[in-house]
Amino acid sequence: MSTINDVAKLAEVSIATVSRAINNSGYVSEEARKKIDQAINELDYIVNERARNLSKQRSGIIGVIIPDLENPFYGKLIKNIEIELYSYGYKTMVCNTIGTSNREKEYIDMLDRNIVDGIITCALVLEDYVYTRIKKPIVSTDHDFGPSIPLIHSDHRRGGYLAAKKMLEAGCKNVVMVGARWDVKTPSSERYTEFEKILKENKIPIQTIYADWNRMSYPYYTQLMSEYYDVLMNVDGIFTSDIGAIALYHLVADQGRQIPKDLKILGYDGMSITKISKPVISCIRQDAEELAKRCVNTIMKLICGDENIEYHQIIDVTFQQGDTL
Amino acid sequence: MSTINDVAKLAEVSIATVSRAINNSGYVSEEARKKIDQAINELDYIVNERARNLSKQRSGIIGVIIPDLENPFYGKLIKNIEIELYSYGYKTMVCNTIGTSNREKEYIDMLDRNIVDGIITCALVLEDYVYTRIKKPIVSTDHDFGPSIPLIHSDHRRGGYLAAKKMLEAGCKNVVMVGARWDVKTPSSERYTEFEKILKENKIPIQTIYADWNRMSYPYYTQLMSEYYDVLMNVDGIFTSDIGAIALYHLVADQGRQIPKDLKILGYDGMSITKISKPVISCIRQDAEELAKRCVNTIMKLICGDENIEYHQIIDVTFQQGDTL
DNA sequence: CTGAAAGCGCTAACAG
DNA sequence: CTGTTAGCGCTTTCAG
Repeated sequence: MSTINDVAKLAEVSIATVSRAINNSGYVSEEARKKIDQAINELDYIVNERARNLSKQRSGIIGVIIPDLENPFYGKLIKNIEIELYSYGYKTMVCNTIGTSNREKEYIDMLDRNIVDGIITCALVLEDYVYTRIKKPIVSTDHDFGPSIPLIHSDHRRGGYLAAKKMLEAGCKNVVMVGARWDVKTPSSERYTEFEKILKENKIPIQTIYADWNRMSYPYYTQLMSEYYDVLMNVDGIFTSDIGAIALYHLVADQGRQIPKDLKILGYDGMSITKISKPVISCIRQDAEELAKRCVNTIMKLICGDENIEYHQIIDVTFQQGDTL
Repeated sequence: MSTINDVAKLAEVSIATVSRAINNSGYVSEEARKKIDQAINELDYIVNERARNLSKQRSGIIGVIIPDLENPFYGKLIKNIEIELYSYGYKTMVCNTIGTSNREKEYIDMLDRNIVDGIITCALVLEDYVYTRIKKPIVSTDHDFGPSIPLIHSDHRRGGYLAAKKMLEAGCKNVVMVGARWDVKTPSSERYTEFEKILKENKIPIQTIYADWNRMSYPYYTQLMSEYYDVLMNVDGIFTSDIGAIALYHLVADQGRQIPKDLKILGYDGMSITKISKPVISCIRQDAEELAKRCVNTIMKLICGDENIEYHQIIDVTFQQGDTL
């Protein structure tokens, strides 16, 4: 592997000139440039980013921390984040926490260790101070770390509102919510508080079933739904996640209850499986593309020292009609 | 941010001693170690990986090139690759090619630019020589680059065999295969050639519908299936991907044809959506965990210069019973 | 327009 | 057991 030194020697100029030439910074005479180009070609020279990065004190990499890449919502989100970062010339490092705090911690530490230039986090088992003590670029989705860390999330409150309205319009009289614990208040949990509020205002009895916040697999939801089978059999409306909705459907479909006549099911997220699913799941849809764009745009501003940052960005959600409500 | 210099100064030793201490390499007296630990604590010193990596000529990062992270199969694969790499102390960089060759090319170039220490590739729009000219660690899944690049893939031939056997056992008399073009021979395409072979041996008429190899979204398959509606309505067995199977089911379900009585559907991959799906899709399942393990294990050997490498590894597939065959 | 030289922060002989 | 020193390969002043 040839270095900038070899190029300089062959082109009979100094390494400083070569550096200027390959970076298009500062003046380089036509003659010098020609000789350098030729030398580069001859030697198959490619710049060593490792050295460049040490010198420039950057890495060109952003870490994205998520709970579980196997969950299609995060797959979609990361895909879009990667596409956005790529357009800014940045690379994407993925960090699955799979629910364990030490993995999350170690990935956060990458900032201090100068492995990444910034972090977009979607996961959080950790205490806030682990994040807030770091003074490098962090953008958070769905967890409020206070005014120092930009927070970007879907308009979950409106999501809860839309969900409640749809249930009411559909004539539900007795509903249940199934989802991650929301005793800890996060933007994400507002979907439930708002949903509950609207229903209570309309005198509709409502029950809740809590799920572990970091478990979102289909088998888990199937098991959870089974445990509460009796409860679920006696209501006429259920508000849960996409995965929960599908799991639930399978559970009740064979019991002779008509969907949506006897029971309305409403999912949340709007992942593509809701459309693939038969029946198509009615749900509240988050805009993963827009979320990705905003996260990346914001972390880029943080890195560039751009002052013009919105520290709280809320992305619209929409109702997506399906066959279950 | 403090450096090794600051620590050395505060601990009143040389930077070499500090380096030895933090790396546990070479001898360091108890006394020195104590002073160093104290200095590290006092200064909140954290090693700068950027500098360390330049010095050690490594990056600790593996790039994983895939067509589309939104596809659940790749989501699952990458998740498992990340978990494996993490256990070796390596980080994972994701590279979505989304079917475009320049993105794939640029990510391959990361090897030459010393951004990553190795690449696991699942994508390939590019000519072979782009890969083969590189003499750094590359592991391929599903594309044979010749003897210099380890190839790891599912036993697709057996997958095709199992699929054919199941169709025959189920009494199919007229079948169609729907999948990525397999005129270019890859390990992955053997599922089709083997399937076809067995069926022909049994005098079963078989038709084929080609899909773009790098498009695997649900909408695409739905559209594709619609185009060939007439064909699909006149067969009694269909072998396709998981996504194709689900798309197909939706298309025919409303037409009064009984599944699996009138029509058997068999998917391929065995992603979790096949289980979530209603009906549960019968399919041939790839072992993503094992694939991930082998890929990572092999690239680690390549990096360490371990001679003991299997250059062609084939992972078992299994039939997964569902409701559609 | 160009080159010398001082870093970036760490590792690894090598001599003591 | 420890310190000196020479890199790793590139960027960036600062004189000229």
